[in-house]
Amino acid sequence: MLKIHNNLNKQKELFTPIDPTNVRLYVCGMTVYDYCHLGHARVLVVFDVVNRYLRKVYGEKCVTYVRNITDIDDNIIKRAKENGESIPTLTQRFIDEMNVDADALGIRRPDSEPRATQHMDEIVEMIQTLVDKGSAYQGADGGDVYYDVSSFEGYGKLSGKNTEDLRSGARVEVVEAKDDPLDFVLWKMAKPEEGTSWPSPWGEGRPGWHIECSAMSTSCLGNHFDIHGGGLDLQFPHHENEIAQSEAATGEKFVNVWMHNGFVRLDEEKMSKSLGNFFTIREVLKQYDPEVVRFFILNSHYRSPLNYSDKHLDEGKAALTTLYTALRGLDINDGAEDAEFEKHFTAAMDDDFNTPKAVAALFVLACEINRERDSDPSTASKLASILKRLAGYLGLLERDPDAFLQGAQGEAAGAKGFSVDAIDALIAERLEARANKDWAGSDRIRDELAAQGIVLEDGGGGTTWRRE
RNA sequence: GGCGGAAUGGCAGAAUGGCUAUGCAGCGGAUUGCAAAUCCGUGGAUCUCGGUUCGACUCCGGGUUCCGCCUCCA
Repeated sequence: MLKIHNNLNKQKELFTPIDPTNVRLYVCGMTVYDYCHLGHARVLVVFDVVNRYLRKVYGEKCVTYVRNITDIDDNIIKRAKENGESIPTLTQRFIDEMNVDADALGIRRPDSEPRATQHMDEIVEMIQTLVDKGSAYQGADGGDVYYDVSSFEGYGKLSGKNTEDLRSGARVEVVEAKDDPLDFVLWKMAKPEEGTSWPSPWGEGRPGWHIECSAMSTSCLGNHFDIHGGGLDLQFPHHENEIAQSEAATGEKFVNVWMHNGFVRLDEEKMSKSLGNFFTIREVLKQYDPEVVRFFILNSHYRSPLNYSDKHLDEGKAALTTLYTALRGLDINDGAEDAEFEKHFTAAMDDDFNTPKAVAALFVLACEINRERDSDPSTASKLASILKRLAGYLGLLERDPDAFLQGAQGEAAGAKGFSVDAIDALIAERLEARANKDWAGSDRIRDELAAQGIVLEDGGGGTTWRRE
């Protein structure tokens, strides 16, 4: 029985889908004006695993995963101007780049990726509904349209804030046109220099930050759906405001379960755009195999902070090498099952997607495979098949073991080193030296390969190699 | 200032009112021509001070330190 930590009440609770034949998941995706960084990688990977595991539990076709793209906002307008690039050119460029990174990380494509600019009708319609219901108003100066926070009783329930505290906080921007400093903008009037706008009953303009997610999620998944996810930094104000907008507009409960993943940190500090202390995904992929990055992310619980360092990535690589080594040389057949091993894995995943514990179960399985591999190859093969299948729910071990072990580790490594043919030739040469008990000659070849990062392993079935 | 989260062995990271994961690194052994890989074994931890309890790392209270949100952010 799957339990999920619901951030709405800060408790782990049994997950009960509204409709088990169509479990609906919405995740706040990217605002596309720059390359994705490791924080984005974490959201992508974490919710990719949620998506995969929900499909294991409820059925491959019984889950709808929506991850939006925000392709109009202040940062996009600003960046387009700086680059001397049109907004659509900029956003399409970074959507393409995002997909390059996501594909590299083995992220399964969501069922739908709605874009704000393609849902303007729904956005305007929702704002109109809010105005009609008295939850929103046009500013005193006849300009921007605001959401009236005081009209929504539950405001602050997700982020644990109360409106009194928020008002007394010094950080709320005071804008004359607002009735209340807490009110936030739904529709911004067009400014000529911004060069883009859409028509609305209040005049040409563009949506505020939060309304696009309310409009897109409800139009894609219905007024009331199961899970809404995103990074912890979206909890307030973004998700709080989404709840206020959606529930006021529809009159229904918006979302049952809120999930937020923790931050990626650098030197114990949040990795963020404003601090400028971030690594882009592609920077990291120059040095590390994408699956290593994925392993690193999944080796800690999604709600914990995740400290980035080369050392941790190196350890991830070593760990993944152990798992792939267990799989190497064994036949994989799809139907294999073993209730005991599967139970350990699913018990971990059922407990709020405890991926570190699930990964630990994979290592126990790998150990068992290595133990059986010589004495009972068919059992070893069966267990290897199970290992591969279970790891697949985490998006791990999906490649051929040799492709991982012998492949270039990170893009930069690809250019250097011996070709496979050269390696095979040297191994054959060494084999002959060994047959003649020419240990010095044999070791010379091994050292030569080691200098190129090639490690030889003399197993019972011959000599194998891998890149370090 | 308000609100919230966290502190586990050398490092990373789970779990649990008593049986104390897992990975990397270390140590001993098996295996190997020697290695590597693998297997077997092994040392080592629960920030601090109180309390509850037969028993707490786990529950409660005080303290310390760190982090986050309250402003754009995944």
